[in-house]
Amino acid sequence: MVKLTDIARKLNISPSTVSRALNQKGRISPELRRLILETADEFQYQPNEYARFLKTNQTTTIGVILPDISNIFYGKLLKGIDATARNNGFSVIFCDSDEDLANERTYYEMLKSKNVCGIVVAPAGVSDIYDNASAEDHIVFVDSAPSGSSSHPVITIDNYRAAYELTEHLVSLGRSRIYAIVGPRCETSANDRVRGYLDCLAAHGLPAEGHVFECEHDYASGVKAMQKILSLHTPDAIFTENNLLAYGALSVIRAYRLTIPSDLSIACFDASDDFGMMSVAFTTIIQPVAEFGKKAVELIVGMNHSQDSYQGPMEILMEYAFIRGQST
Amino acid sequence: MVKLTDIARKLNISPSTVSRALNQKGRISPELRRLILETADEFQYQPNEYARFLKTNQTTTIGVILPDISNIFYGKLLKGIDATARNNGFSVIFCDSDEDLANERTYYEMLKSKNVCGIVVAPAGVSDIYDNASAEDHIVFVDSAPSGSSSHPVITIDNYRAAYELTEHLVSLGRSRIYAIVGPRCETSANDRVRGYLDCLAAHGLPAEGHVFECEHDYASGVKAMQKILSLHTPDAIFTENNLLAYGALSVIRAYRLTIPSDLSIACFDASDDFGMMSVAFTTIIQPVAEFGKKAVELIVGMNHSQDSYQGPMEILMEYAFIRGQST
DNA sequence: CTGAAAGCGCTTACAG
DNA sequence: CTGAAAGCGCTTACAG
Repeated sequence: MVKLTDIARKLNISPSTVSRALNQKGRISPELRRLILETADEFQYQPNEYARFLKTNQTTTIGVILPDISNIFYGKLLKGIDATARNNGFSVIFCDSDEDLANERTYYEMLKSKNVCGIVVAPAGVSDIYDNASAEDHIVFVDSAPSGSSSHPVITIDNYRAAYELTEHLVSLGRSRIYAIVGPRCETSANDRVRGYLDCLAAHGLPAEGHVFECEHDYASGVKAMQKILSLHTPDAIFTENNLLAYGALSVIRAYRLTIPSDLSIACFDASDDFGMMSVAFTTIIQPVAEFGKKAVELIVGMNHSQDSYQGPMEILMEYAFIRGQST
Repeated sequence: MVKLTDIARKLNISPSTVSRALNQKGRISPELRRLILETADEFQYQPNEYARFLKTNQTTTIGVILPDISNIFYGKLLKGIDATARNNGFSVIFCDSDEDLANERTYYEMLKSKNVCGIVVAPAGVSDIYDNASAEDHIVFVDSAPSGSSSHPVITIDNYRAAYELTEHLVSLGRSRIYAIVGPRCETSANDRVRGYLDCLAAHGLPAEGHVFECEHDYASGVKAMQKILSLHTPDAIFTENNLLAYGALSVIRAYRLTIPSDLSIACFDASDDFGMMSVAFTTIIQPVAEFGKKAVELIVGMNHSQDSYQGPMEILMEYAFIRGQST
């Protein structure tokens, strides 16, 4: 590795001058400057980030914590994060919390100890992990906040409105026994979706008592919840709060030999079907997840450029799409 | 951030001693050692990796370059990498090359300049990017090698045998007009698969001339290739080299209103269906992709622990699974 | 077994 | 506009 002093020695000048030329700081005669830049180029000089950090305490590394990278939803998110980071000269340290808050906490501590210049988190659930985080930690949440009153921005969609719209759609098709399978309501996004669903039912005078089945976010939970619903009730529509819950519910619906959508409609969030490979084309809300990633990185870049702490909105709502499929 | 000298001052000893105690190097009286570790714990001391690096030139960071993290295949790979890295105390710098060799090269240079302790690469294609890489760069390829003669280990399956087996299956069902849609044959894994396919046809005395349609790896390529095949021939079976090509081909098969598997069988690699959501249950070869990631990180950890350069095999073949679906 | 000192490759006041 | 010097937080020969 060629270093600063190598190019200083070659040019018979001091390392200080080379450093200033490279960092565009302080006054430098234009010719010298040009000469230094040329030589640096010729030598293929790459500043040693570790040494630089020791003085500046600044990195160009963004930390990312996601709950499950084998879920395509988060794959698209990471893709958006990575592309935007690259365009801004940042690199990405990736952490998969595996839906586990203990892992999430460990990763967060690790990222802090590495002095990353910002952290994008899709929380695995509700926690106090970030309660003592300061504004300088440059944390941005995506999809959901880890607790009700966050002092860090959250990038999401208007979950309340989207859920209302999805439910309204079911009602407009004449469905009246609409049951919901949702993730933990202590999570902000899940709760907003439940509220939208409930308010819509109420607005139409439809029953809602005991209609919400709360569970985890995964496939198996969808299976269990759907079994319970069918054993207790005779729904004519199902609302699920994410894609995996819908897939789990569907497997039970099939086992019961119910026909979609005639016997039962099903509508959900995030069930995109990029290659037309799904056996059911879901009516679904699609979140612009790559945009989430882009926006998150842009926020962090902005936080790093500005001296002041973040002044923007704490909730950043992106546009979603309502997709009418054949499941309703 | 509390630093080494803080705990040295607190204990009235020299930083050298603290460092030795923390790193288990050199002789230290057991009591002092215990005292130091306790104090470090109490202070929640985290060594500054940047300062440490400056002396040791060693990091605990693994670089990962994948072609497309929005493909679930690579999502599972990254998940395996991340979990194993975490278990070994390593962190992961993630890079999505977006199937672009120029990006891949840039990322590789970036990772080298960060002195990562190893790099896992699923190459975006054939390149000379790693031609001058030394054994100390600790590069491990996954899925495919970037060129024929690699001096770095490759983790994959026996692609030749898997392709042969898949083709043999089609033949055993009485199919004789079996066409193949494959990625660039200059890539080792694609080429091995084509060879397995061709050798199997030859072994059964079946025609193969002009039966191989070579294209890129993506969905659109699968569409185009399938259109071409159907415009020129009347296949009774299709072999595709990955999942996206199969999905693209399927969309054309449907447009032609052909029935699977009676009119046309289709078999492919990597079309896993974790949630039973696919409209076609493919007969497919499943690679143990999370295991790939685990193995890759283990290799890198081993390389870092050993003084000698890597002595193991340059091709590491993992077990695959043959899944009989309803597409054949 | 412990400490003083040098140095890793940068940056940045401080002089000039 | 340029240079000499100090220092970021560690580690590691070298003494003792």
